[in-house]
Amino acid sequence: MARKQGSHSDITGPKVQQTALRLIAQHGFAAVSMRQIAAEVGVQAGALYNYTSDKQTLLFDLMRDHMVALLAAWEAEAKPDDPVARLDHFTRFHIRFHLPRADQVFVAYMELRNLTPENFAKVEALRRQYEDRLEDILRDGTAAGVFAMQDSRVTTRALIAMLTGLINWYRSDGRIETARIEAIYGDLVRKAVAV
Amino acid sequence: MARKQGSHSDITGPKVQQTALRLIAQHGFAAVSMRQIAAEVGVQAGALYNYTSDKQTLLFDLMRDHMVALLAAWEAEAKPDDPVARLDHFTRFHIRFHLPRADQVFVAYMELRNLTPENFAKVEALRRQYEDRLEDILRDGTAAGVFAMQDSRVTTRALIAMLTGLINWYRSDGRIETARIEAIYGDLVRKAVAV
DNA sequence: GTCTATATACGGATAGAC
DNA sequence: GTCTATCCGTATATAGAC
Repeated sequence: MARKQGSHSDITGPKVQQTALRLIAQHGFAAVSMRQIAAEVGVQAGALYNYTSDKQTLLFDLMRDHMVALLAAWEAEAKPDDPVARLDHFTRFHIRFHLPRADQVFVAYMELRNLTPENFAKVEALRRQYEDRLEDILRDGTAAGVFAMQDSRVTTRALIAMLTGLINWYRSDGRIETARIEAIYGDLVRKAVAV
Repeated sequence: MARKQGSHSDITGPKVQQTALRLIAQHGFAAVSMRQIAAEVGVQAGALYNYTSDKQTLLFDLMRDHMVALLAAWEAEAKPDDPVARLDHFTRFHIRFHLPRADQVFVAYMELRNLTPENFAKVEALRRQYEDRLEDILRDGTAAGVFAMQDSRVTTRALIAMLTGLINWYRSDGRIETARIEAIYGDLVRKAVAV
């Protein structure tokens, strides 16, 4: 690709996404202006519209990209055969993926209200796909007689809420190491659905 | 109190709170304008300032009132002596209090970013007080040898996140009754910290 | 691709009449 | 206590020059 004078699309593009993500996570979608994003990127507000058709699309792209990356990362994992080992693997994968991405998770959960109905449906479908991965594990383990629970769907949502809640308080500079967090939550999850 | 002409403070006051709560839960604090609140209350925007000094205070009052009501409701509960029974009682109380107050919970969790640092600290202190109620139960049960967990603080936050996550998906017109939800979550919590 | 300038609308908050 | 009117600032998005 030939480059035009003053062109920085390969730098500015990702920078717009990163900056928007950080600011929206910090202040909320409605509270962040395109001018504010542009200022932190280092361009004028009008220039942002070379990278997104409007503010709504910018938000949607952030949320969809996060969910797609999550699903892709899960697909790439090598999964154990044993249901108990698979559940522990899911727990640790979930924590390992989400903890370093607090901003993405924050936005993906908190800004659902600010999506158009069409965009909301798309993000929800992706989230549902991810939930199904855990529910499959729970159902397989129940069928195998190593898990016991009253309702696999409700349990799935309960466990994911517990795991994802981590990003609301965990700070990597805190008193607890990631490995210890994985162990604690691994225990809670395993015991909660044990026979 | 004598009433002035055109005075409706005893009606308008609560209505402002209710309307603001609903709109903020639905669209987010920054996305809701004082004009919009006023329109749904049925007054002009200027009249709102008879009930709140500014928009920030309106938000803070909603969040503080919710947390104070939660703590007061918990204090008023009759608590069992046995740690296992106390934990189950806490689980059911938490669900019973939070489920009918989805808007309050939503706002109290999602709009922390939009509080001034001073107001944030006050709300966080109240939340911490509530968490301590559960942690006390967990520690007592551990001391009594009926619970086992790696870290009572982390476990407290994990369990509260799991329980509160309910309001993100539970709809009272759905397929599951509240009593059943209480039973499902009661099982998960009890087993998660069992010896 | 980025800039400046602008169209058009809406924001929080206040003043003063009733 | 509520209204009308307004101050003053900022919002998204676009047009056209470079």
